[in-house]
Amino acid sequence: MLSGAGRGGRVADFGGACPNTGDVAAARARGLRYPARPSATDPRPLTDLHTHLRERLLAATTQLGLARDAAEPLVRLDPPKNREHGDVALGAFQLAKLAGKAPPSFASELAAKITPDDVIESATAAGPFVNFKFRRAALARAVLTAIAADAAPYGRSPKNGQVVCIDYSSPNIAKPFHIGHMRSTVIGNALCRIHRHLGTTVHGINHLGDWGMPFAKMMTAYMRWGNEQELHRSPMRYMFDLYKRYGVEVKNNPALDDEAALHFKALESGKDNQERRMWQLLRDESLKAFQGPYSRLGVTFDHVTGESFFEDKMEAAMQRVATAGVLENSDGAQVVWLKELGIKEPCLLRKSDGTTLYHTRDLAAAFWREQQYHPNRILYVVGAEQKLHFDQLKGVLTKMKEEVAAAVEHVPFGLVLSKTEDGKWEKFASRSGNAVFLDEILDEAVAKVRSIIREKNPDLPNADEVAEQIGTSAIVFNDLKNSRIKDVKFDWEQMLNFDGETGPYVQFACARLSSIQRKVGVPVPKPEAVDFALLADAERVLLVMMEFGTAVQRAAEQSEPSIVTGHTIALAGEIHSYLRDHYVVGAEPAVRDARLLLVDCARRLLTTGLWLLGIPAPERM
RNA sequence: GCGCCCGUAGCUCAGUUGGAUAGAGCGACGGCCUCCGAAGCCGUAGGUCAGAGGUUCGACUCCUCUCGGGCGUACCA
Repeated sequence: MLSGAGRGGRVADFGGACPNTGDVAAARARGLRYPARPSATDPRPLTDLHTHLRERLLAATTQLGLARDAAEPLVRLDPPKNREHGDVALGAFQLAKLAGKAPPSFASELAAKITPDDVIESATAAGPFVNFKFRRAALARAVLTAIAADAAPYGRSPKNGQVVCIDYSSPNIAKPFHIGHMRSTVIGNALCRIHRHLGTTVHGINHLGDWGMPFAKMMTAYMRWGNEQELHRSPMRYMFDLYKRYGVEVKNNPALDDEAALHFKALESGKDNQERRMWQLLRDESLKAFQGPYSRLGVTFDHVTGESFFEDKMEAAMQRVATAGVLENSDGAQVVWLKELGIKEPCLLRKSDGTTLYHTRDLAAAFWREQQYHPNRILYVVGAEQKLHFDQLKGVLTKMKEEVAAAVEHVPFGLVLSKTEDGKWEKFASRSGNAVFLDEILDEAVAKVRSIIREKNPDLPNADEVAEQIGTSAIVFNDLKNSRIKDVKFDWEQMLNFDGETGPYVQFACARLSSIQRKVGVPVPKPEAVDFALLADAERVLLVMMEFGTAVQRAAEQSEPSIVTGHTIALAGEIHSYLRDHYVVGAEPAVRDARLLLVDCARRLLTTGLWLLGIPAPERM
């Protein structure tokens, strides 16, 4: 079969000697210019309420004899595991140690110092913990005023001076866009939006797999069996057939691979020859065909610089490697050995026939990105099976003492698995015919949504358009729901079940909130006009809202969109529960207005959360 | 062989970097639409956190080993 799949099949990540986490700190220790990104131990982004509480706590610890500098990093305010304990909790273990006291007694002393004020309602010691409650009115005011004003972290933060390159989607365009390509695409797309929300300058890059042996194999197949008429009739379908045929025939005729290698060498000669023209034709057709899935998924890129873009940049990159003195000959090939970095396999940069490889182009791309964008981080959203590739890429840059090495960061994700007849999970493989094209899946989901709409909301005016939105979102949401490192189990039944923690569930909450706003018949009040004390019963909703900023921040730090997904589910759940017993329409005016503001803010925050995931929030569904 | 990842309820997964009584959804069972959208809500059942050691005041979380499953392992990507 044809091997590899562009970055869509590019799946290695760093480990061993140069793990991704910590390399920024290591770079800083070495005096490199890449600033460390916020570390995991940095305090979470604080709301006004937290800042106030924090100040009160630091004043108290100072009174208790602790130096502010020493106490500050130990004052970590986390949501308690059990909401009954309070709004935020402080584990006093380390502070107590600093004070030389037992945690429980220190906690009581600390709690006693935090007397109530207009923000803090109570501080109570519970064993070694101190639990705090905010005044309900203050909680509501702080959260809702900020959301209504679209202030950070609920709205977009001002520019923070950071620059992040995100390499995502990056499919091998000589093959149809299938389910396996979707993960990198939607995860990368979400990460772009999340970083932008935080004020980072983002360069979203589609590093197309439009060069190298896979493309050469496609050319070989086309030259042998293809014809242009059929190609134009249905390009992707046709190329997929050629791809499959090559896979079958190469088993009996391994010389096909040699033929492909010759074609690649001819292509890479730079001459205007048959290969060049064919490459152009196949590339154009593939690229056109890829616009479909991208637009359906609402995915865009800032730069579409595929592997071929680096054709004329690889020689300079190789020179740079040679000049650094790390390039060696091995069996006629040019390689960089990385044993001292704990990587046994050498990084191949030039084959013995003189042609380049995936690594060569990635190296050239890293230099290009450094020079063009000056990124603090370069995220490669590529499957986990390519870990070694990125270990090596980073390793070569490290060995060359290139500063950009510190920025290189593989963001691996799990495989898409399909269920076999005997109930086991196995990798999707185009060759065994169990590949599912993205369009098929989206169509299936959209059709299901369309029938649900027919049943539940037959009068919906733009039903087809909404069905498309809800259906595609369901698939995207499902991919962003779990930690990205987990394999995705592709299961039709589960994929088309829209109950519970799903995209439609969150969208439904938005639609329901919109509906209430339409029905109540009065405009959303200004926060200044609202009596926030009337929202004491909405504490659960408000506390979840307050976590939004932390969720987005963590998602960016950990390159983990599922943290945002989880937050939207939690907020949708809380608002659904709240609405059961708290009516807006028909409530007395002051209560109605307060609840209306809450409803509006919930809708806005859910919409923002979905937007960060690349998912629309229709007003009706 | 070596390296890396994963293992939590029947199924699919959370568990905020070592803190309080391990939480959701699906599926199952039982309730709730003359009441702002039932794609919803409320409740019940369901756990040896793969196993064994270790570190710690405290371990699902960190370390070691074992057992399962997966991925990778120089002229593919």
